[in-house]
Amino acid sequence: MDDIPNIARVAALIGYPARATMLSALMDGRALTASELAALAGVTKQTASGHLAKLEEGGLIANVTQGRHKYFRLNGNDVATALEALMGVAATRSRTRTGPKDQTLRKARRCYDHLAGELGVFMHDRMLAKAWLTPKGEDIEFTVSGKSAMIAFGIDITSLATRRPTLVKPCLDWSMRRYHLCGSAAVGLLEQIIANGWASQQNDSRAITFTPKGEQCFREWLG
Amino acid sequence: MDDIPNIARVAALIGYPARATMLSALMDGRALTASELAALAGVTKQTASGHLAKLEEGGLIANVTQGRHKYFRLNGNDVATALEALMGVAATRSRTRTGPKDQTLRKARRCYDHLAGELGVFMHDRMLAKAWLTPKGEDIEFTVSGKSAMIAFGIDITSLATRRPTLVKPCLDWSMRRYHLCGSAAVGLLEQIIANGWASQQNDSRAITFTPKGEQCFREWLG
DNA sequence: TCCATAGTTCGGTGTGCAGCGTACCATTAT
DNA sequence: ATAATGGTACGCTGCACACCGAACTATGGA
Repeated sequence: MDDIPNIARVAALIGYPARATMLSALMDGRALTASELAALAGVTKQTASGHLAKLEEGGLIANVTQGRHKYFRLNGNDVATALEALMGVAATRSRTRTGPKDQTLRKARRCYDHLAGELGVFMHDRMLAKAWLTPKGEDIEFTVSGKSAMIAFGIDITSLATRRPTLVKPCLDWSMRRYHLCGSAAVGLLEQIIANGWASQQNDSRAITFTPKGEQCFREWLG
Repeated sequence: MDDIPNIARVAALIGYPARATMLSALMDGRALTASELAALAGVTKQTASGHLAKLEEGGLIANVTQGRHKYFRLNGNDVATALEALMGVAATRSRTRTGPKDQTLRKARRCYDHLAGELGVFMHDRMLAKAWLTPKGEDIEFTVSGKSAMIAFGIDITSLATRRPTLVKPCLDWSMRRYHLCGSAAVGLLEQIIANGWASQQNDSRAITFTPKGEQCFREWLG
């Protein structure tokens, strides 16, 4: 039963408004500085410093020090997955109706480093339907035509494959209850979507906002 | 940003040893009484009563009152999913090496109400390989031969389909990092496995222990 | 009817910990 | 040099809440 205290420890780290806010902010995949996180969470720098130290000791976040700045990021996709799972539970349990802000998050958002939400699920489904991806056991993998499509889209899939363990993998979406894509190729896809000017990300949110024209291009590309 | 307090609230409910122990105990899918949960968590009945009321108010558990007994169960598969995700994070972050108890859990255990662990993943993979299941978009579904196999195995798949929303669905396994099966058919499968005498469940653990012969039959059935 | 058991309510105690003020180091700018 | 900014260490205060003891209600059995 030694695993019980561990899960309690992890949950307790998340189970506090200030820390939960920080972690949620980091869900957008960017690395933020201690001061930024402090401002977001609405606490002083000292308090934030303490929280961040605890989160890091617990292995939930990691930091990169650059000069006098200390950038924090989520420590692994499994942390993001756990946070999304908790969001799913919280969302269905809360009586607060979905606001407008919630709507944009449902449509498209970052899940750590890849695209999630309605459009993320859409991309997943279409890439399977177009036979760019094919199921392989419990995972998925690129087909030959899928690899060509990635390269045509500007994603150097061969070099990506060597950099990170998983190229592409399904990831459960809390708002849709269906799968979207994660993995290094999914990271590249989101980067390219933004590079194309199809979408952009606000500074203070995980929401990915597609321009009308951008969404049209996106859907046509997958059409 | 109204979703932040919610996730913190849910996590805080889990983030306490007594409550985490109770929730973990309920992961085996059985409904337990307040006194049993109190004993498992190592607190008095009064304390447990308070915890259980909080968990219920938070929507994580639900109860069925039968006479003077009050049986508690997890309130939905998404709660189990979130708990598993937290276990995954906790497991990889903790320095404690996998003990013998851990080994049996890795081999086979209940995840809420269905089979998880090595053998659960094995069943998922084999049923796909045998073409009893086939991927359907992001989900999976039974093939004709799969349905026959289920009926032959003693699972009334047609009546199950009407009782619960999802018949069969992939569910991520924290120890294996791969998918096993959940859904009403998966519940039936585990029940039948136990009814066949292939495996049994200890009273105080989520572990499912297969008899040597039972495991052999299980593997042959899927062979 | 009386007793045993399951569970809850209430009041009180203790403690863990978030949050801040102050003071302090480290890095960059002037 | 001095100043400005990012981040940390320490001590303190206050509050939330876990936990228990005792008393209470409700169900079931003898």
